[in-house]
Parts: sequence; C-alpha cells; structure tokens
Amino acid sequence: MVREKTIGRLSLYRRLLTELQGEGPKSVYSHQLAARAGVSAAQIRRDFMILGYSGSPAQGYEVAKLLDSITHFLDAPESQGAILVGVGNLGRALLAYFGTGRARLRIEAACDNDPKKIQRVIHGCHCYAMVEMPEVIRRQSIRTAIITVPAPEAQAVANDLIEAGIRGILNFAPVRLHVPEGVFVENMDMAVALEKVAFFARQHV
Amino acid sequence: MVREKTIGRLSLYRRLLTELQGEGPKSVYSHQLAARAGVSAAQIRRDFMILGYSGSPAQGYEVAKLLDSITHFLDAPESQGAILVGVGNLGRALLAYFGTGRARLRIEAACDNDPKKIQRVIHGCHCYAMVEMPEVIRRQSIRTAIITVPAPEAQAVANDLIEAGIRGILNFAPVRLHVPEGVFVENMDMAVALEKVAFFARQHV
DNA sequence: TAGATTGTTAATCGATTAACAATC
DNA sequence: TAGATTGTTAATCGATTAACAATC
Repeated sequence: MVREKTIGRLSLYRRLLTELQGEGPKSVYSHQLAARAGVSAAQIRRDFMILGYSGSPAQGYEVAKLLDSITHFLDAPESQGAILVGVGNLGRALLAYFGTGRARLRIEAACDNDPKKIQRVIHGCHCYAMVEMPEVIRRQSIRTAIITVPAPEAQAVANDLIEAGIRGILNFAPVRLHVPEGVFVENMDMAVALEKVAFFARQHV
Repeated sequence: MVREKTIGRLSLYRRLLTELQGEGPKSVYSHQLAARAGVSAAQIRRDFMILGYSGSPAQGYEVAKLLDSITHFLDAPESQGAILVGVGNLGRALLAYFGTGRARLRIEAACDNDPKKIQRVIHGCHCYAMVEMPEVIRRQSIRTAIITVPAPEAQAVANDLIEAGIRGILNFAPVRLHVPEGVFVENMDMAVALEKVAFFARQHV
C-alpha cells in the first residue's frame, strides 16, 4: 500500500519537474530537486524507488523519463474528471483555478440547487441541478468530487455522492465527513489552517 | 514545543465544542468528542493535557471550561488580524469565507496591484495598493498573511511580507516558499490535494 | 461498591533520515 | 582512477495507540 504523503510529494515533484523542463536541463540530481521541493534528497530517492525508473550515479535522473514514470504511476490510463458540488464563492474560485488547463484533472461538471446557476456555464463548466447529480456521475463515470457546500449540507451531499459512485472527496466544508470504508476524504479546512498559522506566527517572536 | 498537528486538532475541537454547546449538553466525554472529530479518545485526552484543565471521571469535561481553556491556549491576548495578498477569484472567495463572522480571525486588510481593486471595499475588506502593504502591516501590527497571488509572484510577495513583519503565512500559491528560520508557512496546495484524492479514488475499487 | 472515565506512561507504529556499498 | 550520486537497508525520530492505576 502506497502512503498518502508519498502521493502528495510525487504530485509536487511532477509540477516542479515540468517547470524545470521548461528551463532547459535534461537531467536532475536528487539534491537539486530537494532544494526546490523543500524535502531531503534521501526522501526523494526513496520516493522514486516505487516508480520503477532508476537514475544513474553519473547523470542523476532524466527529467523526461522521470515525468513519464510519475505520470504513469499517478494518473489513470483513461483521463479522469471530477465533479464540484456547491457553486458559491469558493466553488466558483475553484472552477476558475482548475479550469486554467494547467491542472491535470478537469472539473467536468458542477452542481448547485440555486435556479439562477442551474443550466448555466460557469468558468467553462456546466452547472447541473442537484437532482441530476447521480446521473451525471454515472454517465461520465466520475469518481472524484469536490465539496464546497455550506457545512450543514456537507454530510448529506457526501452521502449522495458516495451512493452515486464517488470514491474520493476533496472536502472544503468545515465538517468531518463520516464515510464508509473504501472512500477517501481529504479535508481542506481553511479556518483550522489559518488559526494554526496565526498561532505559530505568535510563537516565533 | 507544541506540535503542529496538536494545534490543528485543538482548533477543530473548539469548533466542534461550540457546535455542541448550541445543542445543550454542559459536559462531554472524550469518546463523544472523538466520534465527532474522527480522532481517538486517547488522542483527545492526550491533547487536553497541555491545556491545564482537567475533566473528571464522573462528568467528563465541562464544555464551557474546555472552550475557555482552548481559547486561552490558542488565541492571542489581544485580537489578531490577518492580511490577504492577491484579490483574484480565490482571494475574493476567502474574503467572503472569513468575513462571515463565524471565523475567529478577521482579515483586516487586502492588497492587490490591480487599479480597479485598489481603494475599494471587497466583501467588507479594504483593498490597498501593494506599495502600501508594509505600512498597513506595521500600523495594524499584523503578523499573519494569506497569499493568493499567482505562483510566479508568490516568493517576492512572501519576501516583502516577512520584511514588513509577517511571521506566519497561509500559502495558496502552488510554490514552496523559501522563508527564513522563525517564519511559519502552511501550504494549501489544491492541485496536489485534488490529485491525491483522484489517485486514492482509483485505488479503492 | 461497581463501572466508567480520567491522566499519564509504556508500547507500538510509521515515517524520515543517516549511512554505505554499488555504480557510473 | 577519484569523486559524486544512486538504490537500499539500518537507525532514528516522532506521533499514535494501548494500557492501567487513580478517580469520581
């Protein structure tokens, strides 16, 4: 079983390597990537072990081959889409953010229950009514969802999503979701994050 | 030295306890809070040890006293504000999110270099020009910042913020910031988070 | 008392780092 | 070769959980 943190780092390495590729160099040493990623060189070499691609002591790692290996490891064979539920301020911001094309994962559909939003295209993404959600998920075989609804609605939305076949949730609502075994939830709790930052800002004189 | 994760959990407990208080009960057992927080009861008892408030085997923890202890531990004696840099889609969404009053920490000022935004009030928050930033930070003695500028600008913005006295940064730009010792950075890397979710959504059949 | 929960230590678990022979 | 880097194991570090006497 691959660990959560490793996957996060691989995703980060991929972005850094893509940037690096634009700058010219064909190969890279672990310590060079380490400096950019804010991670130890040993950690990086260790992470790369699971990719099945080896570097050489002389040249380090070939950027292109490394990128291929990471992509092969991280991405689905077929392209994979996500659905966003809750087209409020934050939801719209995320549609704009992931709609830029930089992102590897496309948000293929959005849902809301505000009649003013339903059947409109917002930041390039079609907004469906909540009742249409299960059908959209099944039709486009979506497995990943982003929850940006208000806290009191989040659990109900999560239940419906899982019922419709979603197996991974990026949750922006400030609630801990209860989900069955086999469903992965990543919480982006911005209030907690900001309080943490404020706390440590105060510690460091 | 208190650990990062502990602070995050305490912040979460506080929110859950505030909700609980609204529902009536005067006291709570560790295992009840555990169920809501998605954390083990032992972990919770361990976290509470640092607060200096003890529960009783008979009644558990008094909700009101527990809240007081957490607030005393987490919050600054004087109220503390934050500054947000980069009033794009995400920046505006965060101004709306933290402007609702639910949040304990107020965003007291925003900055951007778009003339259309400067000197306007956005979601209740005044937007200053970037050149005014250091003065605003010093005048209002702000120590916490939120970065929502595009990736290429993030490091330069961070440097200016730190120069002006910021000691904690909540970073939404997809870059690892290089900061001197004594400055705390929390990265909210949404692209990495979504890729992680998509990966594990695929694992769990 | 009997039973459940607390505070706290010891044991476990997992993740990171250090180290080093093998390699180019 | 000499020197630096790789893949990989062993050692370290830290965080979580289990356990249990003390308490109500």
